[in-house]
Amino acid sequence: MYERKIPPSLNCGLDLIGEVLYGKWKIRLLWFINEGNKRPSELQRKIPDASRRLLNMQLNELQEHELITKVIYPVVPPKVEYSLTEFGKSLIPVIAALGQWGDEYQERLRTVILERLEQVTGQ
Amino acid sequence: MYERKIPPSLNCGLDLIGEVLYGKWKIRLLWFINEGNKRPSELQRKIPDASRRLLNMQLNELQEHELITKVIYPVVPPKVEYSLTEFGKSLIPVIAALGQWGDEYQERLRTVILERLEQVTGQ
DNA sequence: ACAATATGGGAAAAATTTGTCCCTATGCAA
DNA sequence: TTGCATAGGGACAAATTTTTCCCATATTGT
Repeated sequence: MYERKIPPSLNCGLDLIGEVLYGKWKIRLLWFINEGNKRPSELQRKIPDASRRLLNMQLNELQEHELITKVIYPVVPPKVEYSLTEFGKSLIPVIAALGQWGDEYQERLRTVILERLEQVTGQ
Repeated sequence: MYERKIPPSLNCGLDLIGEVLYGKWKIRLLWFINEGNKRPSELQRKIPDASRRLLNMQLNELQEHELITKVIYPVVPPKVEYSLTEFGKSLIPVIAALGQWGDEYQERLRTVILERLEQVTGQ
């Protein structure tokens, strides 16, 4: 695990939520777990763009931040299930608000994002 | 400006909002601009941890994503003002929801974040 | 025997983001 | 004339995040 050289700022609510939600796939992990996709392999199938390694790392962090719990069944081949904690569930409406805004403006968003990319890339 | 080698995924609303909000200070920039802090120097004073350079870069991106507009007054010394577009204003309630959750659970958040840090750092 | 399943972590490389340093411009104040 | 305020960008360095590759476990099916 990478050890930060620069400490995070934890002043306001935005800093704090940022600290637990920042990470390429964390929001989606919470979302899919909430939808009932509990096993690591299911989550990996849901998020094929993510590397397996990173999903594991972010699941560990979510767990350390007490947003999810992990149950390991002592069977072979191994079976693992993640679930939201109550704390994690309290985040779902917030994530829903993010997704809703993104859905509502998806056309416009796609346009401005792609336009900027073209500008930077040079078409 | 850095040119991505790996294209972003723009599948769902969460991808899309992530694309425009990701960046260390973007959310705070939107927030402070909404509160009436329009000039770059004001914003820099509000966010002293951020480097001047990065604030400029992120303001540029917010502008390219049409969340803010920039007015340059042709005076000396230069004067610049940023404002939220209507599109940008529509994001404010979403950001408020994030901040609200962070405020509501700030004690618990501070605890779990610091505990994890100690674990990683080794006290 | 060998491959497939399911889960997870170490090590190092690659990608990306953020910070630092320096340079530009102009008018005003000490 | 030197220094401050205001604003912004290039070049490069440092920090951080993410990916890739490989190894390990133990059972079931071929």
